[in-house]
Amino acid sequence: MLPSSFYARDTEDVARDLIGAVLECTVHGVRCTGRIVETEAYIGEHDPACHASLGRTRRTEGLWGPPGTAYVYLIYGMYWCPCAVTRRAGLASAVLIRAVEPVDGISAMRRRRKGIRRLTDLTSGPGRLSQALGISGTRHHGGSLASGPLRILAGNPVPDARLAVTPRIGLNPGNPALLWPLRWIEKENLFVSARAETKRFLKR
DNA sequence: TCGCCGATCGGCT
DNA sequence: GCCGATCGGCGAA
Repeated sequence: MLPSSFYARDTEDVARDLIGAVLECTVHGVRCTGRIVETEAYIGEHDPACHASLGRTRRTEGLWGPPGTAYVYLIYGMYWCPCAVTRRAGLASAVLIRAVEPVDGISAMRRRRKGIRRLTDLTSGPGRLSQALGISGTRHHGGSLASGPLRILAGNPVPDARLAVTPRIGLNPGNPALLWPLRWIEKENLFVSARAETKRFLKR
């Protein structure tokens, strides 16, 4: 598994190196894993896309926590999004895990993702992969990614040539934050976020 | 395959 | 009371 020191580095480096690592979640004795294929870095109070830019509140408090902690939040009242807290405690930042490729426990994933037929739709998005692996804030927020029920295991390194950087989410053109290379996609892999923006980018 | 739209609720003002 | 680091269903092309 990846030690907390792995996360105690620059957020962009952690986001880069998490590609190829394995996300493992065990719920009620059922173990599911997936290979991480897409991540996004959120760096501090000055990153307008980062929750920390909204201020330090009960919800966002975890971003300032120790590296290697799970930051799992609810979006649109329905979907859990899994993040790994990065850098030393006191510096707010995290890496969102946007997509994984299913490896173990695929039958359990299919059960949780009732009605989804194509394998590529099972875990191609933060809300989707959380539902598939059984990740939730009530169970996993604040836990250690090195030793908790939600863990990240080391994988084989992915060469730079197999990675792509795509535009940031939710930021207007001209925003300087767009210049930051924060998002990686393994282009040869179909298990990427379902976002239209991502699809358009990959077509070019 | 694309684009549009509604779902649903905790956190925040 | 408003809105979001999303998703699935639908109709159109």
